[in-house]
Amino acid sequence: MEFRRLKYFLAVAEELHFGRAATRLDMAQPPLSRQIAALEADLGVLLFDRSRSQIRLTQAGQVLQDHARQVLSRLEAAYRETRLVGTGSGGRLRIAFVGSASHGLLPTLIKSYRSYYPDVELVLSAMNNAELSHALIAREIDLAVARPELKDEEFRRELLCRETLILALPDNSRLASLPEIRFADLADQVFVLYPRRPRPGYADVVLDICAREGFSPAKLELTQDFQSAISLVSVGVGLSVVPESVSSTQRPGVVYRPYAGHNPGTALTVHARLDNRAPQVMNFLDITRKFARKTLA
Amino acid sequence: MEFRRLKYFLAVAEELHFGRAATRLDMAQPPLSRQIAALEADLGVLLFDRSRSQIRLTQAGQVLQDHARQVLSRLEAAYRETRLVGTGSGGRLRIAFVGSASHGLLPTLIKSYRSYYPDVELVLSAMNNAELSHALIAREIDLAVARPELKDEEFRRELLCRETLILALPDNSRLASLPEIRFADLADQVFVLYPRRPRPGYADVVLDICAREGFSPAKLELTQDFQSAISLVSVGVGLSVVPESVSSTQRPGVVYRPYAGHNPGTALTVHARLDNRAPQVMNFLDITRKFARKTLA
DNA sequence: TGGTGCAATACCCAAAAGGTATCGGCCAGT
DNA sequence: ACTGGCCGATACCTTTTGGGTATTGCACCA
Repeated sequence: MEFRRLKYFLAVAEELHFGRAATRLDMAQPPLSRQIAALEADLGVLLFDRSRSQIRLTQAGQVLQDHARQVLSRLEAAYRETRLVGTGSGGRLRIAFVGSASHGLLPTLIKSYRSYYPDVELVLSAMNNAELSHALIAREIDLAVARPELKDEEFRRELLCRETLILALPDNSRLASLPEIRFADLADQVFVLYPRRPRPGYADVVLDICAREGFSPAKLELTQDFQSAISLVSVGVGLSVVPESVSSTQRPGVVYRPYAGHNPGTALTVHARLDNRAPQVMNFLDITRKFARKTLA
Repeated sequence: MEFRRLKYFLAVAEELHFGRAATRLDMAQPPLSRQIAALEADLGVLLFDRSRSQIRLTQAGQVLQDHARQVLSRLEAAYRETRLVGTGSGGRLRIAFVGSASHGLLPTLIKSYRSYYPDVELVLSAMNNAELSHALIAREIDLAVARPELKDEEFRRELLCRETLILALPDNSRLASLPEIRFADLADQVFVLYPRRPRPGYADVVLDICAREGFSPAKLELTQDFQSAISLVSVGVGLSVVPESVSSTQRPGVVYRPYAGHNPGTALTVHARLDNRAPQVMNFLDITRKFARKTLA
């Protein structure tokens, strides 16, 4: 049961000459002879017919030659693929992100990662912050792109981008035609907020702006996620406060407007488990870091 | 490229515990840890995630586990099959025989061999003595069953059986109805002999009997092999002198009769190259020896 | 019958693998 | 927070295995 012996055996089987095989294996002839003898002893089988000046393979030797070639090439493949996955050039990376990240820098970041590591299988899914946290802890995902950042101390994090908040308004809203919108004037508006759960969450960031601007919204409409909120805005239910980047994607019935007043902004942060040092994860975080530097500069 | 390490790796991958894996491998834990570390160093890849109390496989580790299982089972199969072929329980045995052997003891001998070694593939073919000799020397066959024995000193031989000669007559022959046939009375008969080439051969054995009985056949008909000779007999061309065993198979138009007079008999002998010590060959010769003892006794 | 080519053997040294003792880090239980 | 226990890693030594050089032994050839 030794691999080296198979390699030696194949060399002798191909050369049909111990001396030449030893040269090819870059070793002396006697140890080669001994290894072959040991292999034969292990098997209890003669592999070479040494009766004549010309060595020849026995039937058993031919059988072993066929198998040994397969075994060694399989082994080679095993090592190659393991290295690929182990260095992060292959394998799988499971990334989940908040819905509001699907329009801004994240797609570009992911494209950038793919250009460096085209053979890594990406598994993408959208979740809210609470689900992201759960999934990350349960190791159901490798990376979580959250807004705002997740609080857990067991996570490694990398800031992707900061952006200001803007208003998403129904296009028939009176506000849409004003030259400037002051947040403090929105007290009588219907605020479409998300997520409904868990609280505190992004919805509370918006409520905090209201409080700072001196009011509490007349009416709240809570949805589970960003996509639903925008849908409600588009049908005229009310306005929403969203990250600036989402305005890059136009949607019928919705217009985006900056506002005057307190603007805490919002940040997209990439998270991974501290104990997950998988090269795919580390590579993605490295690229995120470079990407963020370039973008913030 | 070390095989033991794969086995160790699989044990740890399955137990996810170095201590238990070491116990299962019947060794101490430290060398096991070191072998795994060496494997990881060889690959330049982490295979286990040791960050928590519970060890887990990395992605690369899972890939290697899958491959390692395959490699090891392939290796196992390689060893198993090589042993099978190497001990003569498997593989192939190429036997050629003279046509006149296809009716007597040879089929029984072959059946006997098959009952001991059912997994050996038998490749059977019929040849005359000269072809047998050639094929054996050229290693195109492993065993030659010849009549009479081949002269080459490079052959190992095993006597299968001796038998007396009898006459094969056309069934409408006048001779067929006689109570006794004396060979010396056959001088005016047409003798159907074989093989045409090479000479001297079996045909000369028969001519020698004629000479000893004091005549030279009035007419000779030479054919290439036993089968053709019997065919000519069956259509009334003449008589032939054949081994007794062929009479066990009846053929329309042919009757067999013993004769009085010189009867040198004939022997069936199994031959192999002296340098062919393949277990399949040795086993067949062993069985032939036992078989011959039993039959001659 | 000596010469040559090649695998096998003898003998020695270096490298690798295994064993025992021990360290160090991480939980768990008080 | 401290401590004991579990478990993998490290240190250090011993044994085993593999490789190298020199030489033998066996065919084949002239």
